[in-house]
Amino acid sequence: MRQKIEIFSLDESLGFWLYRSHIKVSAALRNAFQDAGYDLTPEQWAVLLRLREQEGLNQSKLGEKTYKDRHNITRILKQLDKRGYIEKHHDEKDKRVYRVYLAPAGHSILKELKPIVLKHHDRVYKGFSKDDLLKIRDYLGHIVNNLQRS
Amino acid sequence: MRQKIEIFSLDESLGFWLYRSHIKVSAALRNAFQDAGYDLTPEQWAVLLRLREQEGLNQSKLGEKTYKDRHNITRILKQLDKRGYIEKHHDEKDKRVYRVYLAPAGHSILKELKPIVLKHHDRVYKGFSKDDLLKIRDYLGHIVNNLQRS
DNA sequence: TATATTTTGTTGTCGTGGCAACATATTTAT
DNA sequence: ATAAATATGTTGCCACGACAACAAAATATA
Repeated sequence: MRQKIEIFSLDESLGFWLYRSHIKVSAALRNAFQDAGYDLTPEQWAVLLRLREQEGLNQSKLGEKTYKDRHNITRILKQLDKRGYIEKHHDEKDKRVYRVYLAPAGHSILKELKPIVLKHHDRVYKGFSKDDLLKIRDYLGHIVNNLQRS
Repeated sequence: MRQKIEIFSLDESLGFWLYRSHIKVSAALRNAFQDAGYDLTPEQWAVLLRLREQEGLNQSKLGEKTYKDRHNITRILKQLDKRGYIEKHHDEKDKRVYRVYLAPAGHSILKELKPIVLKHHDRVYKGFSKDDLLKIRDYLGHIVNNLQRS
């Protein structure tokens, strides 16, 4: 029988380590962008990456696929639109819906930032084998799964 | 020689999984507090836990130990103060400094929320052995270490 | 001792996450 | 066909992370 795990200190808490590592990684990416002269947040970057994989999504779907609620995706798209990286087109059939596409500048910045992101990954992944990375993703996926609302 | 790891998709990116899992775990704890009728954020909880370990810290130290900057710790303490969970006392010798202590209500809520937090942990840690948890913390610690500014 | 520098904490702004309310448009039910 | 329910996107508020500017107090330096 599996023993019960009882943790009640901050430094032992997994949630706190997730907080720490997320904040660190996120800040490092933001700073890498800034050092290279780009004014882009990691969240905006994530949305651009998702759009690269699949353009023409509506905002809700795009939000789902980046794990952001409708409100947040609206605001992030507003930022990306202001910077000229995306385009929003009304759906012909459903007038509620916007279809989101990468603008030319969006394609450009994806290319331009690629080496910066790869260098950032080199830094984050230092000392990890490919197998380690798979294991971590597996662990994190397990955690996410544990918290799915039934 | 270690092979180079090149990742350029969102779902393979470790940073994105850290984001997802952090958000999930954090939301689950917040909801657990709310469902139990407590209006407390995970960040406020973290500060209370830290204070339980060591009272009388000044705000800067407390910020360091919870990985929040001075501004954020000021605001979080403001919330905790408003709720009556902490007390700030001016340092006798150094009039710039506040020493932060748990108020009686702070001790109380730590006790009251303990079962809720443990239940939350049960949920998050489901399917993990103690050894798994140590490994994850080790991995996350490694990531944090990789990003220390030299 | 007088001035400059550093430290501590506050206030402000912006971007984002969580939540609620809302308008508009579509779909479903009657 | 009309009304009710649902879906999409927006605006509002609050809390928090990142960053800059600031005042007050302590420390270092001249």
